Amino acid sequence: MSDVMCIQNGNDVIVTGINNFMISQTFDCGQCFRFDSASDGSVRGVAFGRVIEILQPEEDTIVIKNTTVSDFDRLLKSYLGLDEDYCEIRREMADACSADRALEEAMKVGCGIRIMKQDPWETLCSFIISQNNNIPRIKGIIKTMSERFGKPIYHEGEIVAYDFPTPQSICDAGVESVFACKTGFRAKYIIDAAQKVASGEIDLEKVAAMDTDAASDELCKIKGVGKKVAACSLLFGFGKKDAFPIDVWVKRVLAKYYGEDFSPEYFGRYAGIAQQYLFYYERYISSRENVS
DNA sequence: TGCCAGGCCGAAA
DNA sequence: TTTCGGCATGGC
Repeated sequence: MSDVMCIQNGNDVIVTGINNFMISQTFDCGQCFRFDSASDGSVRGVAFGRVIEILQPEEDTIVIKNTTVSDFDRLLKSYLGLDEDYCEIRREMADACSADRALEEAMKVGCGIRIMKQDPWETLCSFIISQNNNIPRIKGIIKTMSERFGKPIYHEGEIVAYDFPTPQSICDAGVESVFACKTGFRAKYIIDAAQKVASGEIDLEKVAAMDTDAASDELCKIKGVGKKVAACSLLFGFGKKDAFPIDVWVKRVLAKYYGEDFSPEYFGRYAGIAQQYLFYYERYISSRENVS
C-alpha cells in the first residue's frame, strides 16, 4: 500500500513520503489535458469541479492549495495515483521484463510518472478529441468546450475556470456548437458519445466494473471510439492498468525494440503503466534529437 | 510551406 | 479481412 502522510496547513494540504512521483512528468505525459505548468514548476488545473493547484517543493513532498485532508483522502489521492505502491509495481514490472533494456531505460527516464484516475466521461471525451490531433490543440479544444458548455467555477464571487461539460450539456449544445469549438470531424463523435452516455445506453459505471476487453468493446460502440481511444480512456479514466493504448509513438517503440509478434501481455498486469513509460521515453528521445 | 498529430470511418479490393 | 483515402485544424 501507499504510505504517504498528509497534514493540513492553513488552506493547504502538505503530502509527504511520496516516491516515484513528479508533477512535471505526471501532468506532462499526455494523459491529462486540463492542467498547465507555471514557471515555478507548479501545476494548476480543474478537477472535481474546482481549481486545483499543486506545488512540489521537495522530491518527496507536494503541497495542494485550497484543499483539505478529507478531500485529499477522498478524491485527490486516487486522482493523482498516490494510492498505489509504485515501488512494488515497478519492482514487479522489472522482474517480469528483467532483460528488457528499453523498458529499464524508460522507467528511469519517466520515474516520476504516475497514471492518474480522472473522471471517466471527461477522459473518454478528451481522447475522442485527441485523435489525429496534437496535445496543445487538444488542450485548447477542451478549454473552449468547457468555457462554452461547462459550469462556471467561482472563487470569491469571480469566475476562475469552467468545469468539463456533462454529457447532457453537450447534447443540449448540439453538433454545430461542438463543431464551432474547432473539433472538426470529431464533432459528430463527441455528440454520439454524449448521447449514448446521457441516455444510459452506455453506462460508464458498468464499464468500470467490466474486465478490460469487455469494457473496450463497450466503449467501441461509440462512433469515433476505436481500440486506441478506448484503451486511453480505460487506462487514465477507469483505472484499468492493463489497458495498452497503441498510438504512433508506441508503434515506433514496439517496432524499434520489440518486433512483430509482440503482445501487451508481455508487460504483465501493469502493461498500461509500462506503455506510458515507453510513450514518454520515445517522445523524450525525439525531443532531444530535435534539439541537437 | 508542408508534415504531422495519443485515429477512426467507410468504401473498395 | 485487409488496405487506404479522407477528415478539420493548427503546432512546429
